[in-house]
Amino acid sequence: METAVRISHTSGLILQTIRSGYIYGFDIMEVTGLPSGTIYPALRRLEKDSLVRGDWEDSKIAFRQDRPPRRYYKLTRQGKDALACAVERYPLLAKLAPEEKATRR
Amino acid sequence: METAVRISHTSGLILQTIRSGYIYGFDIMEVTGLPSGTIYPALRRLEKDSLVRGDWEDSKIAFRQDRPPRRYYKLTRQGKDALACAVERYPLLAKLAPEEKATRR
DNA sequence: CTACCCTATGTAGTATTCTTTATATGTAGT
DNA sequence: ACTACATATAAAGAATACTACATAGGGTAG
Repeated sequence: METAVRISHTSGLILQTIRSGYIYGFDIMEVTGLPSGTIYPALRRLEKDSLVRGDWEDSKIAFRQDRPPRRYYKLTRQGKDALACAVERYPLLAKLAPEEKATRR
Repeated sequence: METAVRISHTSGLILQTIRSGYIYGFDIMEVTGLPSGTIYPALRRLEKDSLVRGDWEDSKIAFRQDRPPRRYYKLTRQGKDALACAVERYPLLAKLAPEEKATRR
């Protein structure tokens, strides 16, 4: 190891949450309790730094379910490295290896 | 319940760490992985807001153990209320609590 | 049809947190 | 003597997080 990007405790928490299957902003907000003013700017920074990749869902799917379209995120290779690094750095983050969200597929 | 003070996720983490028995700055740094530039200003704010109370240890004790004196913190009543409130607000916080530190007594 | 709630994302401005550096004191190595 | 490590705390400036508010479509209550 490792010259992976250094990230904050909160960013580590968000990456962990995404890895656990909570893959869009609103869902991450609910599961972490962090406010939208934390989550959305953080997601944009993570995407800018290539730690996550975001894609808009097909608006037709959202429309059929009577809700706004979501932006779905996934960890990149660099994101996984940065998370591994964060778990080493912040000992308490390891306790969150959670409760995978049931994937409906 | 209760109009306890609203605190940030990180402050909640620090309060929880103190409650678990890690009661001075350096110890909190080690168990959380958070840097000194986070911990010490946060402790001062928490003390200013009466969520924790800090007391310098007797410098003779520190001298005998060949180290600088520590400032020991404990939660106040308001601090306990604020923490209870934070645990409700941030669902993941409870999982981030460190193991209780063994008290040597 | 007006008001309000729910999902979902986003922004402005302020408060907090992070990086880096510094202080003081002691121990150990070269 | 100089360098490095370890325990503790702290400050300054840059980066990040939080509060409060905004936007927008759809549903529901009156």
